[in-house]
Amino acid sequence: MRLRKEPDTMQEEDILLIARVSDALAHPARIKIFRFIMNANRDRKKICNKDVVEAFDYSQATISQHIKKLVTSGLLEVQKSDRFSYYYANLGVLMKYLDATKKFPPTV
Amino acid sequence: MRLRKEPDTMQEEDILLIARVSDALAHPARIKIFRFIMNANRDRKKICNKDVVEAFDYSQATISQHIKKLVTSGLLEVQKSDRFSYYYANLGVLMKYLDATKKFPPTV
DNA sequence: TTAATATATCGCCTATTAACAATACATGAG
DNA sequence: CTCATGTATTGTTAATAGGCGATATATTAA
Repeated sequence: MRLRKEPDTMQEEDILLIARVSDALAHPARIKIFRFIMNANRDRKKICNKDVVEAFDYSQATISQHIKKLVTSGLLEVQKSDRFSYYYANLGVLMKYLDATKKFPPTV
Repeated sequence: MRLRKEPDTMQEEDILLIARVSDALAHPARIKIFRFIMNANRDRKKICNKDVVEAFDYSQATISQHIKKLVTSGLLEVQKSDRFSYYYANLGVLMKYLDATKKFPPTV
């Protein structure tokens, strides 16, 4: 495998980010919910809680809890409008997470 | 940000891998322990439980538990020899995890 | 054989997770 | 205003996480 040639630059900040986002992604349902919302955003579709409940086989309460965890991690954002909560994937947080994990492979 | 141009190829297998490894990386101590062992491997140093205990401010029992979780996820492997348990980072699992997470960004 | 060392596991505690039904809380519709 | 609807929260239960001291187990050293 290829190893990084740059110096080891993973900082405490990176470690905390990885831990926080990993905690949010540690359940298959949350990975799927996050991707469902992210892909809907790409198609310019607004996604509310009800849409997610209908797309997955979990109760409304459970979906709300999973989404809450995704919001806490920063991966999702909420915008309340009308009587709905619309969710949006925060691609910046996703990218920071992916960049941080790139620093895992050991330097040579 | 740049988006992937390839079709969406994240499969159930990828999702389960990400969930499993993310669960292992969901605690800062485990990220640090994993990196400690991975970097020692790079320097051809053998790392046993005691080495990890001395490097971090946790009890031997707690370190053993964290390492157990890393082993369960596949990120670490154990080789028992003498009266020691030597740990090795499984870079293949790490790479598979990093490859799977690359499939997160939505296709365009 | 006995003592020392290394590691895993047990027991205990507290906190959190995960799931759900039920309820509370908004806010828009009639 | 009242009702219906969407969403968040509460309460419950079972399971898991996270920490540690103590113990069990295994193996090496003396």
